[in-house]
Amino acid sequence: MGIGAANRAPRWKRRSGARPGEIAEAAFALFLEKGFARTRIDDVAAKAGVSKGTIYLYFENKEALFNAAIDRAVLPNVARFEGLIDSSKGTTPELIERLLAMMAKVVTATPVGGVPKLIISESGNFPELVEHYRDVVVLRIHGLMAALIQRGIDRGEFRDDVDPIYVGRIMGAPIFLLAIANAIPTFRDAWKIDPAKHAAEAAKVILDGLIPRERSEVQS
Amino acid sequence: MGIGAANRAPRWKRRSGARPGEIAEAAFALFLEKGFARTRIDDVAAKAGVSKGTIYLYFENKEALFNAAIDRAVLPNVARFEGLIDSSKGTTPELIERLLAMMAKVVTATPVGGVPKLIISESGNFPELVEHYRDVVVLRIHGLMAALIQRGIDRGEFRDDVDPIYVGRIMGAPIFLLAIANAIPTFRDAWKIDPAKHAAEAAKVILDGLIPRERSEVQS
Amino acid sequence: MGIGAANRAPRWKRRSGARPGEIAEAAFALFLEKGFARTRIDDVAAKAGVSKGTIYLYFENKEALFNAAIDRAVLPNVARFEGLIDSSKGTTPELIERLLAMMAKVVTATPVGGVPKLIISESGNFPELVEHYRDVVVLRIHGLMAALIQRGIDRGEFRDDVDPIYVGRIMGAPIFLLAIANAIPTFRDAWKIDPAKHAAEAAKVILDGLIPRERSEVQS
Amino acid sequence: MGIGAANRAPRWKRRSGARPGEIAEAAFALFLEKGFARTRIDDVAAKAGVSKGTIYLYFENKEALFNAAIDRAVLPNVARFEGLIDSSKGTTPELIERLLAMMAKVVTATPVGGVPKLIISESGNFPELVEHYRDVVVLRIHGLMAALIQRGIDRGEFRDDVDPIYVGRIMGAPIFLLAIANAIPTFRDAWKIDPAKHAAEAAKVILDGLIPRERSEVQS
DNA sequence: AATGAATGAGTATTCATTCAT
DNA sequence: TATGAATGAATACTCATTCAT
Repeated sequence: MGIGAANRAPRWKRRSGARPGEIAEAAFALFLEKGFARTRIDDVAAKAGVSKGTIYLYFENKEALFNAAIDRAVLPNVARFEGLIDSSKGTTPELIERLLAMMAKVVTATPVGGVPKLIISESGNFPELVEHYRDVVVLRIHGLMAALIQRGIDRGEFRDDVDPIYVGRIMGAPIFLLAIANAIPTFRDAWKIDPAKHAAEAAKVILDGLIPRERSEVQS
Repeated sequence: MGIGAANRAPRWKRRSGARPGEIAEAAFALFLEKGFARTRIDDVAAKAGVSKGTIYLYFENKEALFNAAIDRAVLPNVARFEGLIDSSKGTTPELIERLLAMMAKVVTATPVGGVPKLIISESGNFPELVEHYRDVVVLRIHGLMAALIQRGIDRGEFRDDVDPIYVGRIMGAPIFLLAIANAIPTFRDAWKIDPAKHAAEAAKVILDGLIPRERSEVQS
Repeated sequence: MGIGAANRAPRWKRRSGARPGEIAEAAFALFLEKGFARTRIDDVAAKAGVSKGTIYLYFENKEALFNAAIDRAVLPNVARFEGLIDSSKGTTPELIERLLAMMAKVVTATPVGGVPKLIISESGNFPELVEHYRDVVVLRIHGLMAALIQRGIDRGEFRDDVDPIYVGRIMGAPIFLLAIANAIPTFRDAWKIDPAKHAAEAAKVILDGLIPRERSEVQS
Repeated sequence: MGIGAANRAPRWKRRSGARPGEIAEAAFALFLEKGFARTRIDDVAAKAGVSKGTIYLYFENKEALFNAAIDRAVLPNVARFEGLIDSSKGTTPELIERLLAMMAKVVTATPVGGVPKLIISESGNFPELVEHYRDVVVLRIHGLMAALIQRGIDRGEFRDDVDPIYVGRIMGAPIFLLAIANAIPTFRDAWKIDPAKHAAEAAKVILDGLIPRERSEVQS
């Protein structure tokens, strides 16, 4: 528009890369790192390699982008966990061991592990997001846990004097703790939790308890 | 954070008089309710019945107020937990049961239960606060847990093939989960967890495990 | 307005084809309804059934489109008013009555009645447009009015102690007021002016005045 | 906040001049000159000699400032017009002549003359403002006009076959036209209307009409 | 000719912090 | 001590315009 505009290089080029997926991916990384409020749309644009306006071409506003970014990262993982159970033929204790191990790995090795902390952080600002997350993620995972407990009870592998709902939640707690601790550098760096060991010890305790068995062969 | 941050004196040293206590108390309630960013100094001043300027008489800035408010609310409670163990003469399983029950009650019945969520929420903004909290609160609680496990091992009450550090953390996880869930209305209202039952089931699982005992008398 | 404005070609020279007409028509409706700033080029494109880019094929920019849209709607009407006089053979009072009635009808029954309000609204932003409108529309209409007054004076139908220019403007004022009021819903709906009655009363007052005639036959 | 802040002069000083009235006055001038959208809060602040934040101390938002600015300028004037009638003892034609002359002077010599144009300009954006203006200003003025006509009819000074409401509006139209023309430089500079003459000719036409009186003494 | 994805300048509003009183 | 009026930095969102296809 002003003087000198004529000899400026083309300001943009139709790039196949400017897709909502890439924007959501860039946004997800930034939201994880800085939270909602401190993530600037400009930064998302820069990281995604597009202009600010382009973001608004695909997402109605910052909040919509936030929701999309989380969904995109989380939803595929829940199905993985459910799949592990459905396809498995082992004993319930084996299933639980395997599930905890996998979850511990996912929440520490993939960005999705940062989601619980992110959701908690923003729960005050976005109650609807929390509801959504509760219904499509947490509820499914807890349902999965409870179903496993029930499976063990039904097959005579587990004691029958526990409440599967409560115990399912309790069984998931160590993974939740791991996810949170891993997402906060101050804790991650100080604790240096070994995810595999964490999962193994949790399975050990949950399945056999701390009080020693009379028969040595019961020990895992 | 910026230039000169390294040699800055601790920022949350409160000054003197009776006023700072009232201000910190008002601030704590608001920070719990709305988080750091959405709590306005004006609101704290109004709630504490002082003018905005007065707050700056006692606290260097909003962050110092935040730190002071949390310290004031949390520190007295940690000692209570430690006291439970020191003075007790019972078996370790009994101690654990009692500790979990008390913690479940505290995190659901007193405002301090909202602190973990608050710390997590603000962890990205205030790494120093998180360090402080980690060292004077979480570390002590996890130390307490680990010491209990070790006590059980030493007394022959617990199996000796577990890592007390890891298991201590795992044992605390259900309480942590309870505190977080209780602090987020979306979860609290949907789950309606009974704190006593939650603690009891957690103790049951942690001590005895899900796999049934051969001998019935081992059951708690 | 800026550098280089002086030697710029007229910006509202429309290019060619049938499309520009449809675009200008759609634009006119939207400009009337929402004003310049709140009319989005996207909306014009949608209403005209073309893409946004196409508009820029025919109009240099939004302002040129605005100018073209107004010209297209207004110019044909001025000629109609002038024609009324040229072809008429009646007495001057009759001509004035008829002209006012026709104008009142046009400004309330056709979209062009919204133009004066639109021009006034945007006068601060587009002084050049106002000049153009003043010269090709207002000046001609006021000239017409003044000519009518002069005709009446010359034919001995009107008193000769008035200034035709001033009185021409004054005679047009009620129509101007009617156009503005009609273009603003808040006034249109509250006043519900009957255009024919408005024109008739205006003619009555302007021709005979409020002070009663001694002789009844002088009354129109 | 950055380097160099320490040796900066005090950034502000409690000034008695920083009052809502002065802010509204500065805002009024700018709104008249540039309209609502193109008036920046920064400019208002600069013109009023305060900071941007101070404006929000006294006015909830830009729209509230707009309303306040207009009210402040307009309301006192309406009362003046009404006062002219109430206190007057002359004949109705004399009153009308005097009222038109005063109005013509006010709308051309004081900033309030710019308000009608401003209201029209923003009518699309602020229908509530228009309603307010219609009710507290226009309605009162038209009521005043209609009352005058009625007074003339009642006293036998005016013919009784006119509708005072319609004629009141028609009588106000030349003043309205004058206000608008005067507020738009393109018209003001081209027409150079003499307000006194405009008012006098309007009174002449409205009272006596264009058609000559039989009796010469009726002529003004 | 026609398209529509991409661009990026421009601005109201909030609220922590200061400091004259 | 205490006040509270004044400050000003920081950021989401819109939409006219461009230009590769």
